[in-house]
Amino acid sequence: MHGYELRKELTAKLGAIRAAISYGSLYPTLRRLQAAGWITEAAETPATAEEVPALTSRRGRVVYTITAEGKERFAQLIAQAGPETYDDTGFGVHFAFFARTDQATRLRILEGRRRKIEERREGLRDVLGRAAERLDAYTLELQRHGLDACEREVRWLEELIANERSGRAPTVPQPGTAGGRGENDSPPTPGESRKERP
Amino acid sequence: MHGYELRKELTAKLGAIRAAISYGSLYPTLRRLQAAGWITEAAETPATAEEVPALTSRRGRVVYTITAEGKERFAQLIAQAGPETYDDTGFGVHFAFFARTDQATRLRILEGRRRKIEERREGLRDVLGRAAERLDAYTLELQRHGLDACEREVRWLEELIANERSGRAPTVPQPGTAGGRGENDSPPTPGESRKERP
DNA sequence: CGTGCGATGTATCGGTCCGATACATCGCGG
DNA sequence: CCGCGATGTATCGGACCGATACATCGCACG
Repeated sequence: MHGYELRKELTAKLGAIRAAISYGSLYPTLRRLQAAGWITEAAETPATAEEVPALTSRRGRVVYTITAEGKERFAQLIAQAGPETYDDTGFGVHFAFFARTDQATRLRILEGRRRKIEERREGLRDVLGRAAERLDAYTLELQRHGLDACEREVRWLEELIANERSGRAPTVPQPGTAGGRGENDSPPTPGESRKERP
Repeated sequence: MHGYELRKELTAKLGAIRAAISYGSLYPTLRRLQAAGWITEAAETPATAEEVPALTSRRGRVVYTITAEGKERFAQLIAQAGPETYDDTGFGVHFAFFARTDQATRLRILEGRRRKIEERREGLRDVLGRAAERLDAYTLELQRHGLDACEREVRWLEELIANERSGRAPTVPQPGTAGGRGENDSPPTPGESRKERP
């Protein structure tokens, strides 16, 4: 893909956890990845030579393609777990690429995330219990809302963990939007990749 | 207060919305505030002169005090609303200081935030509706979880808005932790400030 | 009785990311 | 035919984080 397209795809995929990636972050990152040998850059070729003659002055789009080393590095990255994997953004990114990993990794990350959220929850309970009279009503309401979000996420994580343990892919627990959608992607075997526009 | 204390206070007050402020951010900011004339710095005086004789080698704590211009600037800042006031962090900070503002400002900010979250919600619904078959089950689950959080926050904001409109301070909607706490801070008149340790 | 560790405290540095901005082309509708 | 919104690449200044360095204090445990 080229940069603009990449940004759109990532925005759609990660829209639930963060705002759009800025160009000031995207382009330097692409150059870093290229320097490391994980992607290659190439100016877009005008189709099969003369197919679109009028567009010779076409602005140079740069098309990025992942390399074999890049795929390997990517597999390493999404399989690795650690403190930064469990914070909001790190977890969200890992989760968005869960379909590219194995079940053991998914369970490890889900449980690490749960522990992290439980810690945050305890911190908030502490504040609400011990420092309650020192804080004003609005601040307390904020903490209560945050605490509620923590409890909710723990429950969500536990459902996901149970689903993983039972070998099922994530089902639809909430009475959400669409009713159907019975089938979901089975996790592809690690080496495989989907067809992409080059 | 001095820096370390300030960080602890802010961590307790803002714990629900963000991690602790880093020193790499805190100290430069304090210097900026000082340069702008909004706070003053002063080396801690050893109590009433000779009271603690053995501690002459005491490491220099720096005590920061807000100035009159600083208080004025602070009042301006928390009363101002705009796009950056409605994103996650900006809204959280404003909300944590709601007790220092007037009701009109609170309503303006709550409604701006609601509009922002409603936009995010629509974006997520779009993705879940239109791009559903292009995304894998985990990504969809992530969006669904984000959508749920949006809907929840909108409901929370609407309760708060209704409470403001009816003139009441925020009550305790959820069957939360402590039962009591009937009284809460009435918003202080704008010029007033609480007693603080100098 | 000493000693080491965790809490208290101030401070800097490298690196990453964001927001704003600049610039150029393409397709479409008024 | 022309202007505007979408597409597209790119840079710059500034803010912030994470790690780190360094120093002191109180207390618990050997």
